Amino acid sequence: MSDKTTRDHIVEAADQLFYQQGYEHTSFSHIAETVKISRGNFYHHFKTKDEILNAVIGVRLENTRRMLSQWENEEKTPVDRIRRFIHILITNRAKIKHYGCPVGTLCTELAKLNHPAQPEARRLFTLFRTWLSRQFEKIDHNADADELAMHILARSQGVATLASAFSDQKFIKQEVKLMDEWLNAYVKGKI
Amino acid sequence: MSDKTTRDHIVEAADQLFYQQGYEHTSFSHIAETVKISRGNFYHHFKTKDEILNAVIGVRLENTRRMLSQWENEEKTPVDRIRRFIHILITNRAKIKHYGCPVGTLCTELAKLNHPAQPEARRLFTLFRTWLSRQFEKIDHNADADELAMHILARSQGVATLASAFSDQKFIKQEVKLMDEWLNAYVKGKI
DNA sequence: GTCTATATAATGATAGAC
DNA sequence: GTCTATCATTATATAGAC
Repeated sequence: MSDKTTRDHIVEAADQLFYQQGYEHTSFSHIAETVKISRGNFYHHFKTKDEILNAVIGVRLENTRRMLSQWENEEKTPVDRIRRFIHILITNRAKIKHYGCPVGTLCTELAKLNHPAQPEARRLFTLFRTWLSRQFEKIDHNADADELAMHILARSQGVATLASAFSDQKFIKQEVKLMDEWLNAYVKGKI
Repeated sequence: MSDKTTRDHIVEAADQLFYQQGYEHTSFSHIAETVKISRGNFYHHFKTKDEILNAVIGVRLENTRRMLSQWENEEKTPVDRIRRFIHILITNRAKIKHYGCPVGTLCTELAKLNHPAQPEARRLFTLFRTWLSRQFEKIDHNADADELAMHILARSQGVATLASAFSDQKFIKQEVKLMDEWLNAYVKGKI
């Protein structure tokens, strides 16, 4: 079953902790405690905290790519695929309520730290951006697909931020409905 | 001219640093260095870091109230007032590009720290929320004014997050235009 | 690969002189 | 009110035994 290496466990734990507590607030001790290894052993796998961050962003990129290609397979029309994106807000609403969006909050934190990993973290957004853009492109070749992708991406981010600030899951459903309606109205206008 | 106390200077410096570097990442030394006082003197004014945070949130609440009442005086119709809110994204675009929204990013960080000041910070959002809600109420007594207020608040937050992640000021203008159009379409539908 | 022990720097916080 | 000196704790990080 589990042929995961210690390194994998570290990255996995760091991934969760960075999301739930923030990157800076998460210490080596905290990660080591979660994985149940000593801090010394820790440094055998990662020399610096930044290295762990890079590894975490790496697996997040990988997981996101896998998820997007899965959506691409499971949903046959571009509209259904965009709707699938919108509805991750519902799927992940419990965690979003507590910790916001894992991508948005990481980028926000790294921006304030002026951290060198900013471009790598941004790529997480870019994955969604280009994927969404491709779907909008399929709906209408003449549309500004990137602008539409960024629009729906921004809407999602705003929902996550406020849902977290107000600890409000109902607000997520409310806004997802509006985004669905926006998408329907947009498509209808194209027919 | 400047009859500001040392305490005022500390709060002012902390306010800026918390915004630009984040709360946790900002140390006492850093604030003391900015104000040009010793760390020891520092503790004469504030016993703990949380006390400074509370003071910072306090002045932010005060400043926000003042700004909102100024908007109320300068703009005569509820639509103009809502538009005024939307356009702070343009006004503050340079800082937003670097550090995001001061309210949203603070609430996000405090949520991850599970910090006791969360409810106080949330009040910053509530000020905008109720103010916007009142404006929508004036446009249409039968509308769900709070839902509309939260919608436009979320849109703004999303724009700030992505503008920061992509270091993109043009995106702010792009989305502000869409929000203006949304507002116009909404009002037109009410006539 | 894993551990214990340790070095070093920074943090929040206090005591007491001026 | 302001300072210097200091403490306790925690952080990242290293060295070396097993």
